[in-house]
Formats: sequence, C-alpha cells, structure tokens
Amino acid sequence: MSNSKQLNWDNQLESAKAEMGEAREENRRLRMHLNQIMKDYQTLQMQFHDIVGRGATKESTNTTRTSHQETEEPEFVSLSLGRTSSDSRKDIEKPSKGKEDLEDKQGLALGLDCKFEVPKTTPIETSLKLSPENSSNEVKDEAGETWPPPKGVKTMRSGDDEEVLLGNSVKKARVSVRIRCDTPTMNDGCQWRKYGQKIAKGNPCPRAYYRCTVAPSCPVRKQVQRCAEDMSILITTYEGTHNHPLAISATAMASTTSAAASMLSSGSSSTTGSPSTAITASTTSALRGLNFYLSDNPKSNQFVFPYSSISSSPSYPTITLDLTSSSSSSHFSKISSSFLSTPRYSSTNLNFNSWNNNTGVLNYGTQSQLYNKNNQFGSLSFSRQQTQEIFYQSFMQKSNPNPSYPINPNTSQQQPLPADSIAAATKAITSDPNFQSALAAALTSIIGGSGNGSGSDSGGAKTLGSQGQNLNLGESFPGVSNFPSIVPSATNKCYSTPSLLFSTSKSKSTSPSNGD
DNA sequence: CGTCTTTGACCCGCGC
DNA sequence: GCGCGGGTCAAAGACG
Repeated sequence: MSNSKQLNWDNQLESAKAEMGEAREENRRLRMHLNQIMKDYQTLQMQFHDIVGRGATKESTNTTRTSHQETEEPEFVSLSLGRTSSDSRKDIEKPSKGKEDLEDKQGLALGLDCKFEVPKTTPIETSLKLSPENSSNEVKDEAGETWPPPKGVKTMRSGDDEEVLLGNSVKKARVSVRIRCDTPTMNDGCQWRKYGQKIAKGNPCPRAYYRCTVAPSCPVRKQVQRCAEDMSILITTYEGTHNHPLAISATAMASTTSAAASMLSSGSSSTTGSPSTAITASTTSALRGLNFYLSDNPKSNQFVFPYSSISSSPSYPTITLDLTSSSSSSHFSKISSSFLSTPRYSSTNLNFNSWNNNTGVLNYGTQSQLYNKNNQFGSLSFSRQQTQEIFYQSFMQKSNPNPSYPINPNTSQQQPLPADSIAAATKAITSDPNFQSALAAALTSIIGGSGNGSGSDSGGAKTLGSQGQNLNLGESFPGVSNFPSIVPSATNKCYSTPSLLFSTSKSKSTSPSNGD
C-alpha cells in the first residue's frame, strides 16, 4: 500500500517537476519579455515626459507628436483618450514585434505597452459582438436615462472641445461598466465629486451623480447606481472625456469612455442600435484596453466584447461593459473572459478553480498547455490572499521569484501549500466579487497604465481615497516609476480601473502615502 | 475652518 | 399644455 502510494507520488512528482520545468522556462521567458517591456516602457515614458514637459504646445505639437508617438504610446493612448489609437498602434508594433507578438497573444504584455494589434491602416470595420437583448436591457437600466447633450449638440462646454471633435453630431457617448462591487462606488482613479443623487424610475437604488474634479473644467461625469436585480452589481456610467492629464489609474476608463464616444460617433453614422458598428482603429485599441485584452486573435479585427453591449439610443449611445455575471458562480469566468479573451478561450485561461491537489501547487504550471493554446495570461490560479500579489508578481517576478508566491512553480515546489486551504482560498476567490472587480481593475489599469504623475489620481484620496489608494508600483518597482500602480485595499473595495488594484488584505491604509 | 456629502428644489426635455 | 422623469443646483449638514 505504501509502496504503490509512493510510486504514485513519485509519478506525480515527476510529472509535476516536468510541468514545473516547462513553467519555469516560460517564466524565464516571460521575465525576459517583461524586462524588455519595462525598458521600453521606461523609454517611452521618458520620452513622453519629455514631450509633455516641452509643453502644452500640444495643439501644435501634433506634428511633433507623431514622431514621438511611437514611443510614448502607452501613456499617450490613455491621455489621448482613444483619439490616438491609430497612432498608438504604430509604436506598439515597433518594439520587437516578432517577439512581442507572442506575448501579445499571451496577454502577458497586459497592455503595458498597449500593444493593440489593431489593424493598421484605416479604420476597421469591426463588428462588435453585442447582444442586442443585453444591450437594450442593460442600457435601459443604467444608461437608459438620457444625459444632456451638453457638448456636441447643445452647447460646447468649456474645455469640451475634445468631445465636440469626437462627435459633433452625436450626443455624448457613454460607457457603462457593470461590476460587482460592495462599495458605493468604484475607484476608477479619478477624483469625483458627488453633486446629486436621485431615485431613478425602475430602480429602488438611488443613482448618484459625480463630476470629475481633477480639473475644474473637466466635463466628465459619471453616474453610479446599483443594479436593481442584483444589488451587488454596481453600474457606473461615464460620460465625456477628460480634458486634463489623467492619473495612471484613471486612464483606462477614460480612454474607454472617449473611445466609446468616438466609436459610437462613427457607428452612429451607420445605424443606431445596430449590433455592429464601424469602429476606428483608435477606438478599438482603446476599448480593447478597457476590455482587458479581449482577443488578440490576429485573424480577427473583431473587436470582441464578450460581455459588453452597445446600445445606441437615438441620441445617447452607450457601451455597456459587463464585468460581472448574473450567476454568482460563474461571474468570474465572465470577467476573465472579458479581459482575457473571447469566451471560448476564457475558461482555460484563468483557472481559479483548478487546483492541483496532487502537487499542492497552484496551477500556474499548466500554463504551458494553456499558454500554448492561446497564450492569454496563461492559466493562473491563485489563493485568495496571494492572488493579488501573484498577479502582480507575475509581472514583477522578473528578477526574483518570490518564494512566497506559489504561482511560481519553482517556489511552489519549495513551499507546498496545504492543498485544502488553497483550494478553499481559490474557491473563495472565485466567488469573491471583490476580487473580480479588483482583478478587472488591475488589468484595466495595467492596460491603461500611464502617467500617474499627475497625482490627481491620488488626489482622489479625498473623495475616493477611502475606496482605495494607489501604491505606485514604482515604489516596489524602483525601476519603473510610472508603472501601473498597485492598490492595496480593503477587501470590500472596488476598483474600476486603477492600476493593480488588489482588493483584500495588504494594507488598506496605504492611501495618502502614494499618490503624491 | 474648509471640504465634501446630502437632499430638496428647480430646470429641461420628452411623450401624451 | 401638462405631467413625468432625469439631471443639476445649491443650501445645509457632516466630517476631518
């Protein structure tokens, strides 16, 4: 009995080792990639700062920009809010494409470099995969109300030029984000001030109105409301484009919003309310960012929003990103599919449920298989508390795999964790809405990652500070100052876009320190 | 004391 | 024209 058992063990061990070996290699490769990406990022950042520093001659700098854009893209994308996408692509491709290409697919790049593989030339006619039913549904819910069309149509508010540019004939496009969140609002990296609250028809939950206060003239507003059917779902609707530099954590959402605006504007020309809309490359890229790397299928320019929908009511087109799922059990997969890839792949990607009991190791190892399949992040399995770090770690481990993070096959080997506890934790994660939102946020932020330098982000501390703080990755990652930030936070906080927002554990009181 | 949230009132657009 | 509903304003209160 013991013999056979041991044999069994040996076998398992061997296979595990083999897997680990593979994983290790992958790891190394990824690390290298990461390194390179970091370098690129830094370079770009520097250039970007350079440009920015030179000035606010931005208007006229367009020409200059183009030359620089290639490098500054990551940040630029965010700042330009979807208008630059097309340019951005350029740079994206620029960095050793061949290599990155791979990573691209792997999703490992996580948009650090904003590598949208958007088809270059010309706006792509992409068919948004939207479910009309959904769209109508959701939009009805949160976006159904009509926002005043301050900019394009009615009046040009101060500093709304951008919007006007985006769609003079289109009313403000809005982006609705549905996410599971316990907090009254999700931290999207911006600073908001509540200016009103109303009970909307058809929803017992009051709708709160927020205004971006990062810049006095910023036209961006958002509505926050809980879903009537599922109170755990927070629906945040954004409108407008920031007319100021954005905090790193805010860029994702911002770019999405503007991207949506542009997309919808372009789409509106064709058919409102039609499931498919013509999108410009820029839009795509931006939205992609929001979607956490939907699908990088080379074959498809298809802009896949597995859980998003577009609704173009005659005057107020809205994109709804559903980062939740109605079924609590599967909601995570939904999210994962949202940002990892198309649904068909999603299940394989984030194996929060797949715990290797035999080895007591989190399933990172299997990534080799999954990895090869679609390379979207590999398969990551986390234990709740470690998840955040793991996630983060997967980026950071570049130089020193932290033994305490089971994600690393090597380490896991050294530090087998009690399968039970981990399994339980994994389960917990899977079912923890907070984690989902945090994860989503993290991804978003990573993707949208860009200049946090503004500090506006942290400025949100006052308003949103309570909801979460950004701990600049730079802190823990000296080399990268503007790297996406990590936001350790209270368990029940939600983050929509901000950086690596990891809910749960860590220090929930990191707020004030970082931002500035 | 300053800032932010709350909340009732007001304004505006839309449908009937 | 009227009523309804959404969105915004702004005074008052709360909080740090």
